[in-house]
Amino acid sequence: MNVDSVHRSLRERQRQERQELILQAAEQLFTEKGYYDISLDEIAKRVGIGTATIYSHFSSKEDLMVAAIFERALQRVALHIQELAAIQQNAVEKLTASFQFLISDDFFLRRAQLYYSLGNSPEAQKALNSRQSSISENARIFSETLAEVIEQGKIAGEFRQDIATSTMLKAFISIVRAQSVKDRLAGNYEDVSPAELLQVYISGIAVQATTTQ
Amino acid sequence: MNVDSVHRSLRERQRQERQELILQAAEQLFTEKGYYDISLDEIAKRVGIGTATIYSHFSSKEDLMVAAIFERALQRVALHIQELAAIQQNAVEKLTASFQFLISDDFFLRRAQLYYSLGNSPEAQKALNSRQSSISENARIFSETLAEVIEQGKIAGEFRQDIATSTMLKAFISIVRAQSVKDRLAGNYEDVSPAELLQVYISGIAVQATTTQ
Amino acid sequence: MNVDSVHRSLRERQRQERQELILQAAEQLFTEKGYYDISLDEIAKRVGIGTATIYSHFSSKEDLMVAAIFERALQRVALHIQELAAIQQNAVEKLTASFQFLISDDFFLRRAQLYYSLGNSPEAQKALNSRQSSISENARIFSETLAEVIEQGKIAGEFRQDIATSTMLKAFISIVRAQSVKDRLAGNYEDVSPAELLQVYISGIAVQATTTQ
Amino acid sequence: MNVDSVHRSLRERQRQERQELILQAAEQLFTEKGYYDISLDEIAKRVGIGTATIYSHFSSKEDLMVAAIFERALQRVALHIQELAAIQQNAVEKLTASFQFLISDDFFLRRAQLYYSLGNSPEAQKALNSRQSSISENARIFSETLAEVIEQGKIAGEFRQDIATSTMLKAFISIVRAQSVKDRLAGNYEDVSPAELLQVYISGIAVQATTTQ
DNA sequence: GATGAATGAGGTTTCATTCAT
DNA sequence: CATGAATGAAACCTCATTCAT
Repeated sequence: MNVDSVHRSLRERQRQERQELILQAAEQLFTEKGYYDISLDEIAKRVGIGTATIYSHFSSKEDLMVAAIFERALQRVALHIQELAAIQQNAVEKLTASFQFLISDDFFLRRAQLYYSLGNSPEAQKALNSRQSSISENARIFSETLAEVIEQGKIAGEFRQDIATSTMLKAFISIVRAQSVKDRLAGNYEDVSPAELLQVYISGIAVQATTTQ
Repeated sequence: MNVDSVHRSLRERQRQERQELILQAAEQLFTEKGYYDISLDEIAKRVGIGTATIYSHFSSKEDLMVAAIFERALQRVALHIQELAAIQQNAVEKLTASFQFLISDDFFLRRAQLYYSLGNSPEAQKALNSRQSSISENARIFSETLAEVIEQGKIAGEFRQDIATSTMLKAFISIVRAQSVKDRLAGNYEDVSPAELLQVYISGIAVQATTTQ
Repeated sequence: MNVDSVHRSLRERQRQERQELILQAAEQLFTEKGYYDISLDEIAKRVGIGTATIYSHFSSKEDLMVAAIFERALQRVALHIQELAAIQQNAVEKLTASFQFLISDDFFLRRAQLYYSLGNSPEAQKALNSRQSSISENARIFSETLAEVIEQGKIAGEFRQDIATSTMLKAFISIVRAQSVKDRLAGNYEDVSPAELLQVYISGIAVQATTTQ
Repeated sequence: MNVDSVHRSLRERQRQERQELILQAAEQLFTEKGYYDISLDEIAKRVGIGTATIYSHFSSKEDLMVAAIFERALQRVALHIQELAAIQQNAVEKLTASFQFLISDDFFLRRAQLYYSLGNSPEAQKALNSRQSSISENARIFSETLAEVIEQGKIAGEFRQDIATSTMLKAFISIVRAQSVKDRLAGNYEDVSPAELLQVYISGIAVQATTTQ
């Protein structure tokens, strides 16, 4: 390794660190105030860099948003779900642990709201697509990991076989969201026990034990 | 009815009609492109009026948004749910009919996304509050009607009694949303049968029949 | 007097009364908040009439302003100064009484500020000119009355003769203004006794008595 | 001095120069047409810059106004008055020189009018306060310097001791204004000799010599 | 004649993005 | 390479004035 490459790697590392700082600031400010209420100037000031510098790391505000909010968080979530699926014993326990993790992770807690604030404008779509490779890859890992858990549950006789795995997966994601995102519609019925909510789901997909009630 | 009141009602009616046009245009454009990507100029041009005219009907862009997107749609939803609850026979049928209606109504289909695009800015909150009376009233009707249906189901022995009504309600809303709002997370498992999704829910809350599998 | 003319005079009186209400509202609101911070809608609402009605009484906002603020108040001031000049005995007493009146009258107290807020725009000049006949007439009465008082004082030996009457008049007006209009420049020296201020002026124009100090 | 600081000072200087151009244009246009009749677009066009650039120098139109009209001019006035008070011999000469300067300086000649056009709106007050430190400081210097001159005049036996200094100061400022600001009220008596006007003031505050007339 | 509603014209302000340094 | 400053473009909003009723 010659002097040049040392310099380059030094620079490169500094650059990485700076990018990390930008992402963290963006993550916090976007989720705090919303995408449209935070300007790049504010983010740059928070990091302590010049506004133009952001553009040497991200191609646009939307790109930064997608990178900061989705790319990283989704990667974190996908990896953790994989770990949980490996550690836990049976399918119910795996889903339970996943549920517990997801409702406490701020990917669902705060980012879902921002996703919609991006809107359906062509620009937003373009920004999403440019980062798509990473995002869709992790989304794939996330959903496939859970789908596999469900499939295993079916094979093990834990879950019903007359309901499609995709349906069970979708229902699972939906209750995670229900628990994470506040919903004015629910009104006075807003506060629910996460455990109970999960129980509704598990009961809904579980093989019905012989019971009398 | 004297001349004055005729005049007044004529004017009043024209004004109402124009307001209706504004609301329709706003509804369409906001849901098409998103709140922040549509300017009042575009809405006015679509209606064929001056931009300033919008301000004689709505106090701000946010007020228009809330009125156009939430006030009307939520009222429509609340009323229809009430009707369905009155017509159908038992609780399962009532929830089934409600589910069918809700996943086909564009309140869930498109408006939920716009809600989040409003963000948490103080202005958005103020706009929501100024129309709050109508919105919260209809949200109350919506959630209470469904809660009553669930309660009746419990009494009739259709639903389990060891799960709180609020939990069941929240789970119900969540599957409606799951069916209505596209979710990139679900990835390849996106397409599900609404009936199956509902079945998961119903199974999850239903009293378990004595079965052997 | 036939029916028609009775009707006409009735209408005419109502019209006059309404105009009076407009002027009073404008007077109050303009002096309270300033010319540019009060809209015609606000004035109309205060009076309880339609906005367009104002235009059947005044040709423009500026015309209303000039009429409401200057025409009426200046007439009042001019008349009162004439009365005081007729009642009081000698020149010093006449100026003293005039001073007392002027510093308590809100023409100087509040309107002087509004005059400048009209600016030097061509429109403002035009508005002033259209009412000019009344305004300049009363300004003439005002200044000439005071000038005559000063002249009489000179003849009576009360005032110095080596100072031009116009100079004395201007100085008089200036101390009235000094007493009426708050001046940030004077800073901590703002609060002064009106009597003392007048005394400076009177001493400045009076024939110097033989004194030893 | 390294490269960085050279760069910074270069940029800094260019920025200063541009700000100076903005201030000059604002100063001229505001005094020409009035605060409300000049838009920032006009000022920017006059300078040859984009309208938004003004906002990188001043936080609002009102801030620019206060800075352009009051901050600079008042500083100039305060400093000059201090110099005159130091140079001239006795109190009468000091006041005379100050008077001569003030009636020729356009602070009184044109800016006093603009002050009132700002009105009493909360925004105007806020703008004034944000620059207050400089403005009130210079106003303090201005008034205290003149007050000291008067006090010295009293001690030296030039001025009467039975009139408060604050009264004398206020009267002084008032005749400066009288000479500087055109007043429609004075009508045909408008043109006066500055020297005579000053003489009225000086006579009014001077110790009366033993005279017979 | 009075009016409420409509609006053209224009204002201030913001901000993502670019560019000279 | 990083940057602070500049800015084009556009947004929201206001209001004096007009006009159909």
